[in-house]
Amino acid sequence: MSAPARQVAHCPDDILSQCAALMARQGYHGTSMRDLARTTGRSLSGLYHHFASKEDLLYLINERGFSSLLSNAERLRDAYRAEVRRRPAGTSEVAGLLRDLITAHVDYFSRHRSEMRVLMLGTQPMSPAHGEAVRRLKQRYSDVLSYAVSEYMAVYAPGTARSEVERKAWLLFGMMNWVFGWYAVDELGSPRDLTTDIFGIFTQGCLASSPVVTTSE
Amino acid sequence: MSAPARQVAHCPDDILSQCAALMARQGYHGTSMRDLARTTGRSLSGLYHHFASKEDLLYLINERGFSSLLSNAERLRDAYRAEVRRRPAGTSEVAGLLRDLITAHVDYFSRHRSEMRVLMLGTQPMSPAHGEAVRRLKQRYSDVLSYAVSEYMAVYAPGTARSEVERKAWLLFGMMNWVFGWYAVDELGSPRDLTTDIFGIFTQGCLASSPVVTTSE
DNA sequence: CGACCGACCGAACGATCGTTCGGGTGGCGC
DNA sequence: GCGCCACCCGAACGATCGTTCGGTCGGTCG
Repeated sequence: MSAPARQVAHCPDDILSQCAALMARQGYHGTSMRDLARTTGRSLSGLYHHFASKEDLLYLINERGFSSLLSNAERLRDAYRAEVRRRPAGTSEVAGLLRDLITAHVDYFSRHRSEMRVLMLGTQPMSPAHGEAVRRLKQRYSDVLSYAVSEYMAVYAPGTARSEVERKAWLLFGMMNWVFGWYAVDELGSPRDLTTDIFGIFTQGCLASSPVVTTSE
Repeated sequence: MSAPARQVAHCPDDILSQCAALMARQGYHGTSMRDLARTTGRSLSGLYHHFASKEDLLYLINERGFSSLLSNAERLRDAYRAEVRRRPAGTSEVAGLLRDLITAHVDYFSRHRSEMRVLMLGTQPMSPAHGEAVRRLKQRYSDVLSYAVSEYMAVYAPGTARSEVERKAWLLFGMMNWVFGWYAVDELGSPRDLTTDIFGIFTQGCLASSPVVTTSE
């Protein structure tokens, strides 16, 4: 009999990354199953033994990517919390947490550029159930970053409004995610240079609550 | 006779923005000409009297959006140059230019969110000629921003390497463009708040050349 | 009035889309 | 030996895709 149902169990990582590489360049709707079959060296119907549908493939790429990012981030956050419990008055660790999170993000980004591009392109073509699952992972990840930012602000700029903290965390996300977004430019320096700049700009930039500015008119 | 050739001349702005709104949500390949015809209240073949092809529509959206952004930016840059010519030792105007550019970008972004989302989604589905034209506009726009950043760095952190300036300009782009990218969250504050934060973080953040950091390990 | 023109339409074209079906391997347990 | 199962294939399905064709309508100019 048939009854293929869902073989969501597990799909080889190399197939997933090959598909992601193609989708990163052409987009989800712009990439056909026949394209994917050709570049993975398989036949069209052979592909369907590794995932239930094209939409399922998109979900698997998203799920695996965000899970990796999230587990790294939560591990760093938990290490920070344990450290703080041991020495409650830590004012330097909080900057270290922020720096470690940025480093982990940029490193992962530079090593899985194609998958990351797929993650940014959006969740819309997914079923409500899959979309919700991915959205929850995104939320948890951005919560970790917001937490780190709020801890930093609590030390270096106490009394900052919650909304301002979230806005600044969002801008930090912007710097971290944009880099590999527009063109595929490799002339922007090493991931290490990038991390240094992002960390420096953000931490120093947040210290001045109201900008010391002159207006031109 | 037929001979429709290319009626690239001009297509009504309202049609373009309606199409952009749909493409912003579903992507280029995910939006069919029939979808576009339905939401613009026209018939399928009626649409083809306003642009030559679907790809041409994408080009028109890109061309019009980047041209608007670019003309605003170049106007601000030229005003700054004229000002500097009159009073050569201007150290405050350079920050003003940066602030004005950010303000213009965020304002335009918040007023044409759909079009901007289309602009970010990529140039790949376009013909070589159209792709080149759009890429040139993008380049000119990012050149203006890089120029402003390099002027700022020349005053406040002289001797900064060219590659570092470009990297920092890129990060500024990240903060400006990411905001409306992921979720459609309106709870991040007004465009004015956003501009203030971006300007503050960037200008203050660039002042410290090497980050004053402690490492956690 | 008749010629012309831009705006618009319904119907259809060939191509390509995601997916399914029936069958064919080769290896491992019994 | 036989049966099972993961893996893979060619061929086809209905649907939808971008685009084209021939024609209608309402105005405007001569």
